[in-house]
Amino acid sequence: MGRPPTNTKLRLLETAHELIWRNSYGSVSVDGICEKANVKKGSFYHYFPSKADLAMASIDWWMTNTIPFLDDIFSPSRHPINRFTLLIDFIYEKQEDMRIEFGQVCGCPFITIGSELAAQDEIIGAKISAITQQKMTYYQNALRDMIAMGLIDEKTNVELKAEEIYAFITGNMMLARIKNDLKFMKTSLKPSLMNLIGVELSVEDLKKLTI
Amino acid sequence: MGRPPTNTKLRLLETAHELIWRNSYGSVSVDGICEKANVKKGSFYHYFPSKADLAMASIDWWMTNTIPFLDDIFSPSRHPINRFTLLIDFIYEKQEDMRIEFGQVCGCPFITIGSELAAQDEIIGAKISAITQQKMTYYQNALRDMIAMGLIDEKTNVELKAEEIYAFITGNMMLARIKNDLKFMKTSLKPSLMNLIGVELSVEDLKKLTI
DNA sequence: TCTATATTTGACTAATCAGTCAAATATAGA
DNA sequence: TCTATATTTGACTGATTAGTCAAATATAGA
Repeated sequence: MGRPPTNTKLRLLETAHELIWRNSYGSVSVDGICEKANVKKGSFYHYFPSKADLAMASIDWWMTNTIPFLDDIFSPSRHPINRFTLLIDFIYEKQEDMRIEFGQVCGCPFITIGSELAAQDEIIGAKISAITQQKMTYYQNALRDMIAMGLIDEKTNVELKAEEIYAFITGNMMLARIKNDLKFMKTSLKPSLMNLIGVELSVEDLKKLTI
Repeated sequence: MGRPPTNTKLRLLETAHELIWRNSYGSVSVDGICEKANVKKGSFYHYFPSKADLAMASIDWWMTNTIPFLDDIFSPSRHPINRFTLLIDFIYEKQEDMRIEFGQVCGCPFITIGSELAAQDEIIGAKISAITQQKMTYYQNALRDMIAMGLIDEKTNVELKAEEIYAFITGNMMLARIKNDLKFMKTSLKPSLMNLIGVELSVEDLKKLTI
């Protein structure tokens, strides 16, 4: 009944996500998003009550898009060490793609917007915190499997270690964005992370595992 | 000769630093800075050619303020492990002070503004990268002393380890800001950092060292 | 073909934005 | 007291901002 739905809302979500990720929330205007998405301003406010609402929705949309990849990477059928090495590969490849396309290492979209807005808008702070927790749950799962397989110290505090891992990866992505440089992420992040986790396999063993 | 200098410029630097740190560059206006600093807009543009220039100058000003503290904390006269534990104490206390005063964990001012603006303004990206490098030099120094004292593996790659440390601390500060929560920083950051560095002292030994 | 409904449009507002400028003011040193 | 110089002021501009709204349009189903 009535006029059929279009992809306008989706175009706004995608465009907002890309522009905010590449630049910042504060530097992107509703007009700018509309122009790039080829949407008139009236349509924008037909779909979203405010710029902040769009940003929020675009975060949800991106996280929803990301979950299947995380489910795959952290599939219980994988060797738990492999889950982490695949995660780093996944992150690096996306960052490298964006660097090539936009000339800019963009870092983590959640953390970037979270850092910018958390102090002004506690709703967004809560949302990004929830995403953080969600990601750490994947890590905790892998860590428990690693303990069960005798790969790491059985006394490892899983919740704590997951938070360390998340902070470490996050810090690296942030620095990569600021420096606009993926060197560390490309060559060192994986072994450094393994060391942080406490895995005692040799580099050769790790290579065999990933292939 | 002529009218004597005032503290107007300093007031602008301080106010800009505080407002941008607590909120974000994009959400703070020149008018807002002027009002809080009790400076008329004409005076603002007498001292700074643009809002971006003020932000840049406030970063320099804050780093200049910070260096004496870092020189003290990383004094070669201190035990190198103590340098890192003091660093964490220093960071935590500042964050806790701000949380109490403003109701908000503010994280690292350099990283916050760097993350927001690096993609739009490569000059600021370069400046924050330089500050990053400067801080890592303190870490490298301490790590070399630790190797000399037999506290960590002599094969430790000092440049790499310093980058790991910086990313780890940075990531933690960022997450503390987003979550508006200092729990991890208060109770876990120090031992986690020691583990990352590869120090093999017991918790008891560490306690003795810090007191 | 008609109608209910969803979508799109473009002109609009009022506030805020960064930045300008000429004039006023204060004061140290001559 | 005079003068050179630095500082301060307040009114100003033009652009951009987020957000509004009534009217126009498109189409699926009756």
